[in-house]
Amino acid sequence: MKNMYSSIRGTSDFDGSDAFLFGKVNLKSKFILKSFGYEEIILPLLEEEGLFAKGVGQGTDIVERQMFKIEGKDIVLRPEGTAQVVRYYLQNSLNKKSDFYKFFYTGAMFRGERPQKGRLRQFHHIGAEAIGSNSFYLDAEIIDLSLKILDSVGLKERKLIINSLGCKKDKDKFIGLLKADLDKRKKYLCEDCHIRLNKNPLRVLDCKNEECRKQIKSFMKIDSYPQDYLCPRCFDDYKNLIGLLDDLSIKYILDPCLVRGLDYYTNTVFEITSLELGAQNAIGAGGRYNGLIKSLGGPDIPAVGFALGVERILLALGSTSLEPALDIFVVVSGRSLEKVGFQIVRELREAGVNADLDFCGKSLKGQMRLAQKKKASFALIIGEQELAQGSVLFKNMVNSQQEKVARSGILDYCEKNIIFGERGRCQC
RNA sequence: GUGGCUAUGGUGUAAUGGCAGCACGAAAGAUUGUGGUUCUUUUAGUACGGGUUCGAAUCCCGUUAGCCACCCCA
Repeated sequence: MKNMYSSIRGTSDFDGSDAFLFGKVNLKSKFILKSFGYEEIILPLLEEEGLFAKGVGQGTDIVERQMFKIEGKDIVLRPEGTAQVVRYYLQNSLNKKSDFYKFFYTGAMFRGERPQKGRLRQFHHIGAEAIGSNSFYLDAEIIDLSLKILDSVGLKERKLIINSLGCKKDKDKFIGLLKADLDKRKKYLCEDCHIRLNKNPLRVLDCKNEECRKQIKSFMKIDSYPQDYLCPRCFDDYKNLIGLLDDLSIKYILDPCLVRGLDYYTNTVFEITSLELGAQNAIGAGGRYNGLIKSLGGPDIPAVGFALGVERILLALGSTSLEPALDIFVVVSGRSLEKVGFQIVRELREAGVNADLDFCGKSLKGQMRLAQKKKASFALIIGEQELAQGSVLFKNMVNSQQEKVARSGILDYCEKNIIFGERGRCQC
């Protein structure tokens, strides 16, 4: 492996069934997002650095050390989509055109983390944002939507975890109480939590250290609703949302210790995890960010959204999906027939048949092997004698039956014998 | 970003510091016009750069990459 180029650390190539699955997940997601009334937007990979510093939060790891910055300019590769969508929304003064919008986006995000399974430096998000309503029905729609997408790609093994951080006031009040309380118990907390306590106190809540957990439990007092810390209105919204999820038979786990790392989250937060994934087990997450638009210089408009990690979905699914197979592999019995073979393949493709042929000058036997390897339903064999009589041979690769068909009747034969739409074609 | 583990043909794996082997895959053939089974042949490797040693896949150092945990997050 000398003098070879290799991929950049933390980036991955998708091929074979992974590439197929990657495309399938994206296509199915788009279909469902559109059916929920979300409009696709395609945004650039490059943004101003300040957008994320302001939007995601100065103290977050993402902003502090994970952004890929273009040397000498205030430009970064986007680390996440929400702040970007809000930038797009404000830049185009959409708040003046309509009071409510629903968007979705798909594409690569970049964070300079140390790679491990399920954690890449270039990874792909499927995200949705609904801007302009504080209705708990919208929270429910967002949750329902993210679960529907996972259903559609066949991901059944998952957990939905929910919490509410409350409005900005509630959140600040809660952080104040938490900080005051934990400062007193500081000596029992781990080293990391000492740092968290100053930088991002909410993070202490999801520390995995056993002693820290004990301290937090004694502070929280309650297990289900964080009612002690939410104002009546936020608590009402939270209760209503949960009631609605019950009505919709959506299963969830309430976890008062669920916090999201990005500064902009308020009120409802949720996370979808998979048991298959190890430490990086969140395949999707989201929540409300009622303060973000204002903090980015816009009016005070509420919003809610989520993002799914495509690579993590693929990991959770395993690579069991079937790749599309070929309808017909064209085989020629001699080099002199290559041109006829090439022309027939072209005719087949124009008629919508998935067809291919050998380009390496293989023997008849070699071509037949290739037909099998490509999982062709039929081999269309072009022989000297048959062609002289104006016909070709169709060999069914499953039952080995062979039929002579007139050269002019090839497309008719396909029409009768190939099951269109069953496989080999996009099912979306 | 921190700590730990790992790195042998395309893939999966062997080799007390002493000839790098096996399986699968791939290519060609056994059958002068036909795939799957079988058989034959061919194919290709010690991640990279140093060091110790008569001799290194094996020991040491560095680099790179992957994995695990932390951290963080989707």
